[in-house]
Amino acid sequence: MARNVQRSPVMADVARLAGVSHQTVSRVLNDHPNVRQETRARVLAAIEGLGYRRNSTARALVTKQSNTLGVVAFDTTLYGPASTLYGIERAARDAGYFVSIVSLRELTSHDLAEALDHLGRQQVDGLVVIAPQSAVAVALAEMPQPVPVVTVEGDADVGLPVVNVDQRKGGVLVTEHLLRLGHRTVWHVSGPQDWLEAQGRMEGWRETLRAAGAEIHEPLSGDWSPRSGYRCGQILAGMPDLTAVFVANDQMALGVLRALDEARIRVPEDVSVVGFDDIPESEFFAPPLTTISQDFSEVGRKAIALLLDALAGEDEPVGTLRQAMEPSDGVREGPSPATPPPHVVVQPRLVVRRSSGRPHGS
Amino acid sequence: MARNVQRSPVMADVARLAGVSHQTVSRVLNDHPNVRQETRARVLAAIEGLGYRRNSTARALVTKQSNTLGVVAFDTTLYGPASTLYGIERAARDAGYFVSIVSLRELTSHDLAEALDHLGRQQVDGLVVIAPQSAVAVALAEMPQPVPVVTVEGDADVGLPVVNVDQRKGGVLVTEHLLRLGHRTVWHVSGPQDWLEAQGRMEGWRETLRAAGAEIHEPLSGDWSPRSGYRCGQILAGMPDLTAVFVANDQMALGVLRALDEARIRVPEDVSVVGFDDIPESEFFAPPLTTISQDFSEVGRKAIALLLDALAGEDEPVGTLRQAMEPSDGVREGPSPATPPPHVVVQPRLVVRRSSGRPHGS
DNA sequence: AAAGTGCTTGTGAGCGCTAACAATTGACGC
DNA sequence: GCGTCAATTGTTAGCGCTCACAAGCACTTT
Repeated sequence: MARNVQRSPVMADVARLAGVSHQTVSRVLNDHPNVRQETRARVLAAIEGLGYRRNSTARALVTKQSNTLGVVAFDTTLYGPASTLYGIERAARDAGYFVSIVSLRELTSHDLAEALDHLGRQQVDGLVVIAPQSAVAVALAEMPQPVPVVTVEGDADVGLPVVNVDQRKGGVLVTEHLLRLGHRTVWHVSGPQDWLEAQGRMEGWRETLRAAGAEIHEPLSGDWSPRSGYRCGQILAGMPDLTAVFVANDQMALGVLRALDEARIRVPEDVSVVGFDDIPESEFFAPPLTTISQDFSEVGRKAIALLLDALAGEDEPVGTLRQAMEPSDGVREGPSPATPPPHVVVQPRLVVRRSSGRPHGS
Repeated sequence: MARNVQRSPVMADVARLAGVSHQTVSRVLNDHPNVRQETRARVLAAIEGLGYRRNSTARALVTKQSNTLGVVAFDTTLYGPASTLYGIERAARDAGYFVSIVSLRELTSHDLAEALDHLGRQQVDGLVVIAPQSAVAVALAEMPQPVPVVTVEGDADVGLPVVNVDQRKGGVLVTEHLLRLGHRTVWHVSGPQDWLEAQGRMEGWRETLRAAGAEIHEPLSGDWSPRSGYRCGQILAGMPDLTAVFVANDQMALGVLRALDEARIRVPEDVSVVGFDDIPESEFFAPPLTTISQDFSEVGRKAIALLLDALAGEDEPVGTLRQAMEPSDGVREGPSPATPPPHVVVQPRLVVRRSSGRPHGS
């Protein structure tokens, strides 16, 4: 009587229509080898006919794999994280995974724990954490990880797999570029000191100056925002020997440009300014900004590649490699401790535009 | 013998420890009223003790609710969509939902169908689609929707619930602002014509000019990028009677500013420029940009609120309201056709900065 | 005293799928 | 003819949870 309610077909419906058992349907769906060609065709026809789609929940229940990857991101309204997220999402989807995302506005250990808990409830198969602050990377390393984790822009020393752009190298490229133009030294507006990216960029800058025997001025520090760059720019505008500034990101560089402009300091005639990130806007700043381009999408793709590797390696050893090769020690998870966690580095690239030039009289 | 394998506790384990049946554990977890206080406490203690966490997959299998909302977004590297996404994600998580995301680089009907298919496999409970192009909104309306859908920046006329910013109003605010400053007319650099946002902004502009009896110049059209704005700016720089431009987004406005600067046209002394979006950078453009601020996060929150409403309304009528109130017609889903789909509008706000001013001689 | 009431708890079935095992078939060799 | 083998298919038992229902109990009501 109440049978006319439209409910989506299940495996048994397909099986009935194809004249086989539900298990055979399952075999066809999972590409099992031992199914006769003709049977397979009949099953596929039935699937097509009914518009059947496998219930992934039921499948997840028995296989204990959700086919979902979790992503913990931080301030996805910024260009860099947003681009990375896009790369991650794309790569994961291409690999047949769903992507569940948690974005944090604040990057505290508490919020991170909450985010991991949230994703844990969903039984994600693996996790990508964008962990640009050293404290976060450490906190993450200390949390129990029931699933493989890959960090992005994280700390390579905490023992988790990591994919990042060589920030230090970026700082080197910028500083060498400016020194080569003839500047005696280069000032620096850094990002927040607890950010690994800020640290790396500053290191590259400092070491290049040191290697060149150039004077090293105390860096100014901003919070990545144009406003903080503006404030630093106002300070820099008062420095008599200022000829070149390396600003740790493009947004702050915009603020610096604005402050210099207000102080009637011309760029690049009086002062050269170089940024970092190559956001789409920077080519149209006044003047167009010399900066460092990072392939964020590539970072996202690499992160997923690493995670998929870890996922594949996780299944395999059980009962085969592991038991055969480690006869006594059954406690330790993952590859042997002799193998360090993978660390993938993406190279940055200097993009020279009009904001950098030779200093006066050279 | 092989019982020492560490597996996470299940409901039965909790039940055993608490000395109750698994069903009572379930009741405690689901806040069922009829559980004795003392029993509840014992169960909670057992849960705590074992570190038990409910298996959401098993729960989803029987309740047929995945507790996951799907989001289809477009170009999340842009500030607007990224902010909206953040608002959506936050609101959904606060409501206890997981968020599964698919971001499209291209906004074709095919990619959209693929995205919906992807999310459908995951059995999402509801869907938020950021559908800024008219064609997409139409395509979406024509696709079968097994779950409630809310569109963001979509077409209110296609019959789906929609949340958007009053773009037309934004165009009106800008144009009125410029006319009030004394400009005889306002030029327009619009976004891509198939974008609803571009259409709305242009409409507001055109109608305000018409109402004021001002001359209406053929608008130029860009693709939202700074580069396209730059090209339009070069054309505008050649217009003899140019005193004011309304550019449909801040990124293009940046390009326009650059082109005008190169043509030695001063802003705002010679020409006023107004943008749209209020991206964080715009306050530090040269000069700081007058623009329209949109509360993207609010849009995201409203979208989720609408979706949750729809979700709540979906369960309820079964067997109660529906059957009681519609005795004969059991085919049509949702509320009666007399109720139009909800349409939530968020108001934009004019932010006056230095790029707009009085024209020469007024 | 029998029946009814409301609260609390337990029992059994089953969501849709996969994994392990069992059963069937035909081919082959002796 | 019979055993052996591989290929193919079916049968059964869960995965961990919720739902419907029943059962037990202390009180009331007639």
